[in-house]
Amino acid sequence: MSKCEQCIVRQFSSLKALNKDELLKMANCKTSYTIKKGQPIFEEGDTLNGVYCIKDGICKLSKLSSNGKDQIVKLVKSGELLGQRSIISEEVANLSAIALENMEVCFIPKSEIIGFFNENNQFSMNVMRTICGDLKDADDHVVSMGQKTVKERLAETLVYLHDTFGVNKEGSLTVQLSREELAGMIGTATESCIRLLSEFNKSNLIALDGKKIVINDISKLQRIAESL
Amino acid sequence: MSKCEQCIVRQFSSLKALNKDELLKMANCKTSYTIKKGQPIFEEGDTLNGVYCIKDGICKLSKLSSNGKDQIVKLVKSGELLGQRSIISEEVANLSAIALENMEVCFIPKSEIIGFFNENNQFSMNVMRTICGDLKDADDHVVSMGQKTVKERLAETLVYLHDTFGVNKEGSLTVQLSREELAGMIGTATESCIRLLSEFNKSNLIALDGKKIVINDISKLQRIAESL
DNA sequence: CAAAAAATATGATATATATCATATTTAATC
DNA sequence: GATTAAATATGATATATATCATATTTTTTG
Repeated sequence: MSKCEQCIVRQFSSLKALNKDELLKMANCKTSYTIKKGQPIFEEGDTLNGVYCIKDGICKLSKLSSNGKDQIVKLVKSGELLGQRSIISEEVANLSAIALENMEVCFIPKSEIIGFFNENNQFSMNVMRTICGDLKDADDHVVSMGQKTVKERLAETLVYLHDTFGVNKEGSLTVQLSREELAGMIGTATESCIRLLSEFNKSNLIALDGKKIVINDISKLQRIAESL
Repeated sequence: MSKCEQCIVRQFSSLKALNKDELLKMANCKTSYTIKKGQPIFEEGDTLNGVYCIKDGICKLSKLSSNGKDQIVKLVKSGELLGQRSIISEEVANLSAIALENMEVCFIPKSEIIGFFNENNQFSMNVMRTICGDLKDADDHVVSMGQKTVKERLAETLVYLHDTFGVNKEGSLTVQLSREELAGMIGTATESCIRLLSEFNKSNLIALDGKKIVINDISKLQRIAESL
């Protein structure tokens, strides 16, 4: 069992508020998992008995709409916690968490989290602030969805992927999504997403190489996203 | 100055966790306002120095999109608190709060709220749960916006208005929105909203009388909203 | 109350987007 | 490595939705 004390990603999450004792307690009750690309960490409707701390990898949070399509609500990367909302609200998961790459996650039981909550004010404030940040993002997301065109939303999403997850050596976006998944983030048909990518490609805003996307002109994409 | 102790709406908000002493303290430092229909309680970008407790009336939380149109993110009714997120995140308001009818609100200074937060665990848990509920709603809202058609979203919104705010004696929806505002909730053009309302009217799902909307067949509207 | 302004309504049309079809490329499987 | 399946790409077309124009109704204001 690895020590939470030495885990780097802890510093990026609400867990950074925990003291040595608490970290030791947590290390003793946590379970580590590896999750393969495409596999769920949990699915909407599941009862969560704790939270998941993402040690490595990226996953999507999505929800199946009544039209049978998946809307991706958020992408989550290492350092973040999953399932806090369900634990606090005492409700089943509202979203599914599916790995976009091979992942390493730690499961921390509910009882432990609740304990930290009651005893460590800094920790609960951190969780609170994270959820408040998520709420702001979600509200902004609603505004984009309601007011922007598909093209604008694609531009916005590409900028977001670039700024949040960065690029690898060759300069292409680190997060590799299928066209269907990208369409699921934007809220459009897969074909429409592909078409607009081609259009951006032809006008040299981006370069496409299979699943790899290179952002060539981020400021212009940003302007498209802002309806300018 | 009226006593918070006797205020009925308190029971519906996170403030229900406050004890007699805390209620007295709050009553001493709160300020009561009346806000006329159409007036803002606060606007996006404003620095909030406290939270607002809605004593009476309904307001919309909206955000101006880069296309110049307002997207309504949420409607808020009496008993709810406004501005909690900004206080916790220590950020300016992300949304504008505009009165949809004449309102009575109480302003509770930040310092007071922070105090309750640190001293009353039940209160902070209540706030946390409210924000978690808002986050769930916002996520679901994103899914609707991304996956449903305008017609489905209109049906969904009508059902929501009916179920959340009810109807008055004549049977029409309590919340009276302009067509432009309704369009701003749905994320569509005003004309499209009007056209679909007429269509629902012609097929007797609803009845229109000026700004008044009577829901005739809620179960059918529900089925439309669910893409069935 | 009359005049002006705003909101609602509806038609005509343009545009964005979805859907269906099919070809091509890429990845998965035996 | 050949075969099959899946993902990507693109064309043709249908449909939903936005936009522009204008009429009508309702509300506001002097």
